[in-house]
Amino acid sequence: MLNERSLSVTQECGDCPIRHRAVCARCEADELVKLDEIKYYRRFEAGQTVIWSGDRMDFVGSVVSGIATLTQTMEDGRTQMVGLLLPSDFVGRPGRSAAAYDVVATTDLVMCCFRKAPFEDMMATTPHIAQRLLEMTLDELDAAREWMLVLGRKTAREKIASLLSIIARRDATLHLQHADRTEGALVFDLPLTREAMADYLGLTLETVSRQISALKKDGVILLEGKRHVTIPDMARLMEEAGDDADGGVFA
Amino acid sequence: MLNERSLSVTQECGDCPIRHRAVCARCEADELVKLDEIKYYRRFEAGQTVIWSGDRMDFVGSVVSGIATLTQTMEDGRTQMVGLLLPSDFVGRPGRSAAAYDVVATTDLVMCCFRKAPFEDMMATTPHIAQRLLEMTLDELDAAREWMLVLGRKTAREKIASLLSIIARRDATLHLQHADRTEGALVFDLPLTREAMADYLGLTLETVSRQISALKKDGVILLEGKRHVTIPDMARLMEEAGDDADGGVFA
DNA sequence: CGGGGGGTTGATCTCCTTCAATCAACGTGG
DNA sequence: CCACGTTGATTGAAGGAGATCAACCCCCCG
Repeated sequence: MLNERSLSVTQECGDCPIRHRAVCARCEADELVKLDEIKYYRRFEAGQTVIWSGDRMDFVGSVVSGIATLTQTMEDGRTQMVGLLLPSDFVGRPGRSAAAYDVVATTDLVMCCFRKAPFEDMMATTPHIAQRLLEMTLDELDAAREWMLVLGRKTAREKIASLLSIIARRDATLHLQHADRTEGALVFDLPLTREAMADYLGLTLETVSRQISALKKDGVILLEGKRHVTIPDMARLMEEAGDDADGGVFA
Repeated sequence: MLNERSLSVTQECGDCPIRHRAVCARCEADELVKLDEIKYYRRFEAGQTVIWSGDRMDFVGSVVSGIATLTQTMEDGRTQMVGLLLPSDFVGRPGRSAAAYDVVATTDLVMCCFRKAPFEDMMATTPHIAQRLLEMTLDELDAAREWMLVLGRKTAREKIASLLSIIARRDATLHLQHADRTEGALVFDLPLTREAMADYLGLTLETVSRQISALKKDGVILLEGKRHVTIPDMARLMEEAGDDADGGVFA
């Protein structure tokens, strides 16, 4: 019956919520038809592992809904998150047969998948796909480099503020339909546990907890429960993050 | 007369040392001819800034020889290196008009450049270029993610060992002609100052200095002068880096 | 000889980790 | 309905890895 539900989620590309942001964004109608033929949906429950690093990976795909993480682990168990996958983000690398990272669903997750071989064939014949994938990869590279600054040079407080501002911004662009802007204030739910945040930021979960409490005490953020965040003043948060407060996204 | 020398360095693509690794690697003879027409060489001296973050950037290009760094700087002066550009690496992002990072030549540098507009035209008509650029970008993304683990989770000693092993490996693949393998031992010159290493690793230069001394004292590396490094046992170094010693490059 | 860039080393300090106790929310079975 | 375990989170106390501040060295070059 999970399959039953998964059928109900299957849909025409035309109705797809990530139609204009995913790897297929640039495709024409006829190209979409071809993609439609080789695509299939997969669903994962919160906490489930999509794939383990090193495992054979014979598909690629896009996150349709939900959130997943990309993490690396050292032998002694230290882990570092290296990517946060939101709807429209791409998973997998054409031309590589084994997964490079652990991919874990942090919420219930729906992915639109393609077997690797047919997808690579399509890439070869459909420049629109390769073009879009290049663009997305360049964006990810920029994000990764931004994150290198966070990891290498920012204090714990700045790291938390950076993460919050990134989530807030991504969230805001992702669904402007939500009335989650109460006169300038940004409101959202943290999609990550304290531990996941720590893995993202290269901190311990205790430090994450402490710094969130501190930001709350200082009025930089408001907390309802453990996950529901309100940011009364985005510029203030960006200052705390050590970023230029002018909202400049082009680093 | 710097121009004189720069002419002497200008060459046919066929003779180019990075012909098979750069963005043009996949190009056919006729495609190379077209690239040849729009390319031009630029030389920079050690220490010179190629471009400042935020500056208008109307070219893209490849490093032909020498080494450059990509760095990000916060308002208060903290800096983080986010890329180390070796021969064949690509600089600039098609579709973006301003530089995202500071690019600085750390040694004398020769770049093979293309004005952005003609290059983008060629990308649109020459799939081989876009294909190769995608591949290179995916490789850089992997490298960036590897580095996120280093920055976020490794100790100072592990960071130094990681950097040394990366340089050693890159160096080894770059010029196998050099007889710089004395029966299993790797030998190379550090292309970076202690300060640049610190910027790469998210450390202070003092810590870099101390950890290098420590690795030397423990026999993990041998030092002649301040820059000339010998690695008697690569597996040992990889252990110190916290990596699996099996030389596994596919993370 | 003086000066400056790059590098090393020492002493102290501090921010974050580590270890540990506690708590709230939730589910489960007796 | 309550005892119990679990999971995620908060908070406290203590320790340590790396930052900071500072002195000094080496070598090259004018």
